[in-house]
Amino acid sequence: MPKNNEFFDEVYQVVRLVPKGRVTTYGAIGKFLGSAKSARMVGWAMNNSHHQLPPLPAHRVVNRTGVLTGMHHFSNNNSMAELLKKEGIEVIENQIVNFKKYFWDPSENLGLQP
DNA sequence: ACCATGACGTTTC
DNA sequence: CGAAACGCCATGG
Repeated sequence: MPKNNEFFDEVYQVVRLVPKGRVTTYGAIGKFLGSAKSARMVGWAMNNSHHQLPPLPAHRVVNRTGVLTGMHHFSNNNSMAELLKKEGIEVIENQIVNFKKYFWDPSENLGLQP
């Protein structure tokens, strides 16, 4: 059983703060938490996110290339891409189009929030 | 205690 | 420019 460190909670918080129609990356979250080198831990935390209530919008979290690498961890593989499309994000073959445009950086938004 | 794996990212060849 | 290797940290066998 994984330890419930605040690291996990922070990850979940950031993911929940991602606005609709936006996406963030594991690296960005890790960097925001101060563990930029440990992007893997963010992904690992997300794997544990299945325990969290309510279910996290994990479909808004992708890798730095904008590929829906985590879709295999969803109940239904299509749900992740479908949810993103539903929010106005164009997704083709698990690849977000104009990913940079939809990218939402917590450090820029939470840190410089007016 | 060691090796292998992972929803990643950066650097090197 | 594309592929491979390395680094990071934690978990499981």
